[in-house]
Amino acid sequence: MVESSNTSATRTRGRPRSDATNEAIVHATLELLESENYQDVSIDKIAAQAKVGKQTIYRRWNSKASLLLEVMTERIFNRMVGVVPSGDALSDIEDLLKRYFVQLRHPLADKGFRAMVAEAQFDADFREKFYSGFVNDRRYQVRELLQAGVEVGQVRSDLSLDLAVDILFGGIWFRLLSGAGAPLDDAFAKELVGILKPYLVK
Amino acid sequence: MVESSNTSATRTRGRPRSDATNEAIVHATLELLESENYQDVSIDKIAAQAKVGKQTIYRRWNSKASLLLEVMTERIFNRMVGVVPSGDALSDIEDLLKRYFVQLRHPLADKGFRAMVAEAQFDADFREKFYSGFVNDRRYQVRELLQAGVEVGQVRSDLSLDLAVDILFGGIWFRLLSGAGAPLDDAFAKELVGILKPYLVK
Amino acid sequence: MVESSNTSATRTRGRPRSDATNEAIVHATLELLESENYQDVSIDKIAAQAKVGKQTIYRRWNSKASLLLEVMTERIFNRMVGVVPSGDALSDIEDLLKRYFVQLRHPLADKGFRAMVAEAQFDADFREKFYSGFVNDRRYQVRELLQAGVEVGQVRSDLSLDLAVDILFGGIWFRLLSGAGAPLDDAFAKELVGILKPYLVK
Amino acid sequence: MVESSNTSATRTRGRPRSDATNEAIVHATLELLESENYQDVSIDKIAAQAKVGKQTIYRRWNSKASLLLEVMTERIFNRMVGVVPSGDALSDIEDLLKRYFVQLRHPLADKGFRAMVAEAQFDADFREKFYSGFVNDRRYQVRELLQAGVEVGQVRSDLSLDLAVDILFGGIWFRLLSGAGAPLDDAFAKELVGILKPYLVK
DNA sequence: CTGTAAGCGAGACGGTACGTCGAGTCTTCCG
DNA sequence: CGGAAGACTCGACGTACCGTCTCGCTTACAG
Repeated sequence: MVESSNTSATRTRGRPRSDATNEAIVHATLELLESENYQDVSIDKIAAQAKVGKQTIYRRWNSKASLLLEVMTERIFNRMVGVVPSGDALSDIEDLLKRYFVQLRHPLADKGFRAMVAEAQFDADFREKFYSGFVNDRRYQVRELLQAGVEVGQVRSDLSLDLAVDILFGGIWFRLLSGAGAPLDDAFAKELVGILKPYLVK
Repeated sequence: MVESSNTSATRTRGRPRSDATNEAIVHATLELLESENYQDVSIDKIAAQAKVGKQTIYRRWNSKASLLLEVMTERIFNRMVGVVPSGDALSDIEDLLKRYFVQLRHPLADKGFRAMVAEAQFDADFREKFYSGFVNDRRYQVRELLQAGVEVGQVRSDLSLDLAVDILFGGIWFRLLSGAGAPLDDAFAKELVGILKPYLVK
Repeated sequence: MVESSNTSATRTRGRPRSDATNEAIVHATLELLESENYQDVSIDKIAAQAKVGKQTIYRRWNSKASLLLEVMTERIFNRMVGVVPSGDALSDIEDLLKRYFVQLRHPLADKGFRAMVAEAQFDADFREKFYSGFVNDRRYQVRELLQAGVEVGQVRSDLSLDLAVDILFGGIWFRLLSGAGAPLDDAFAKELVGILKPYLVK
Repeated sequence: MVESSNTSATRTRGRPRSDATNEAIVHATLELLESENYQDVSIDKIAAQAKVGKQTIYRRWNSKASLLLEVMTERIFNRMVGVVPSGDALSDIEDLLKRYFVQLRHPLADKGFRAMVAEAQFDADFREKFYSGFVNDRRYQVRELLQAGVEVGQVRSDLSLDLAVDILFGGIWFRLLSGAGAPLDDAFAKELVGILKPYLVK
């Protein structure tokens, strides 16, 4: 489990965990991720780079994966982006995808994303956290937009919205993971929505 | 590169590599994969289990990942399944997906599949092999069916077939990787193909 | 340096150090020494056992070794034993050795003694304290008895008394350290003095 | 247990342990012992210095102590010294002690000796090996000389030879361990043997 | 039918990372 | 200021795995 100091507000006894130390670790991790592959970033290296004892890292995160997840969510995908529903659900979704893609074009984004997917395959705990948090947060956003579309009558109400969402994210993931370098650009967002459009709107 | 003994017909001098040894290694790998996570299956363990020297393994495969790929493709997804075009492309695709799903419900399939995806993130060589072989073989099959649909006038020719294929596989991957346990069953195959309805002429 | 609370009479400002705390630490140390080897007794464990902060220990002793030395000298070899000179120096020495041996048969004595010898090898500060205090106090007692023997004409005056003392303690140490379990009993005291007797008395 | 490659002549399977590697480890240990205290010589440092994997050290010795014992006995006290009995037991013993002292004045000897004594206090296995080997080998030599004296009628047969030996080694140990820097020189050898005068017949 | 190149089991090898532990110091809050 | 709690740095521990190397031995084709 991630036991980040900032989350556990109740512990009061003893010396509190230092936020500066947290920052040093996260920062060192980012620096190392820039210059090395994820698998080559070891806890030892992070500790050395951050001038921190290894124990200090293990006190906060129980694995490299947990640390990575926090680094990714807080630094690379640092804010949830969103769109205000305009009344045109499909257009909103296309906008949202475009915003996602901006983040995913961050130089560390795809390296980090792949690392998360890989870790998720190895570590059941991490998988749970990754999918129920990171992934679901984003799924939910899209689903809400679709739902709004249903409510204004733009989107058919007899469809599985979940499937539509899976399709969208599946398409993105496939591109991300295959490493083929196919770009996540505005055109792709348009295509994705385009292909779903006839399915959704009548 | 993998240089399996059976493929290299030109080497003649010296003692030939034993097929029985090959088999022992692959078999040991499968046995270990059943009882342990992929990351816990080490070459040392495989060698011990197969009563084989480590060198003997590295003579045949250049990494754990290569060995895995072969084990997966030859044992778990052991034959390419296919369908003969019936004239109804979407129905054919649905059939094909159902056949894929049969293989993917093999007890080692999803564990092995995840392992391959994870390895692909770490190892560029493996990624290349994995996507241009395993993945593309299957993509190609679906694409061909779609193309056949175009040729008989069932499927529209003004849309990107590649995108359609990505959508299908993306949906499947997403389900496989998320470990949510959402089943890859016939209903899902039907749903997926449903997405392609808009691709039909008229 | 050991700065036991009882010695520092001058510090007056702030909350005074608690004697009960001192006691708790020493007691916990003894308890742990009973059940574990010296090397397995860590300051962390002592602090936990005594329900005391580590700093509280380090405020009183500057190292594990210092704490050990005090525990040993104050609890195991808790009072200096002595004999009143009877006029027969050799008999007095034999008596003194017997009294030493009573202490050394304390269940923690040889474990503690070995620990001190070991620490003395590692830590120059401790070595100084150990030899100039614990060891020399006892050497001095024997030497005084010998000197008394010289003065009453029982012991030859042309001998190195230091050598005689070294021999006595050397014999004892050798037995203690070798862990052979050779007993430190009255018979051994008699033997030791017996072997020195012809050397000393004529 | 020490499982030095040179001793186990029977293992034939697999790649044999390299003598050069052994040598590199021992040499590195000696080098480090020169510049650092024993406690500061870690297996990590030895491995780094010897350009050897840690496992390679642990394959041969089960602890730092075992390695030390071998280094000490094979390099510092590298050959057992001895004397041929001349008929005068005490003179022979004095000669033998002088020879011991030559070895003990080796720059690493007392550092190494103390380290062995300290380790012996911590580790029962090591203690057993140390005393029944290193220590006893030397005790035995002295005892034999005394026994020879008994046989030629020079030494009294009604006294405990073991005690005499303990006395001699006790005196030496005490001087070695106390770190007082009292020299182990020829004069000391003469003094020690002087103690044994009462053992002479008549 | 014999030499020799390669395969083979076994296990040593240099490296690197792991996660834990201990020492001694520092920092909080509470009395 | 004392004290309990516990964070902090540093660095050692012993294990595991990777991919390579090196033994003695076996196998089967080539001359």
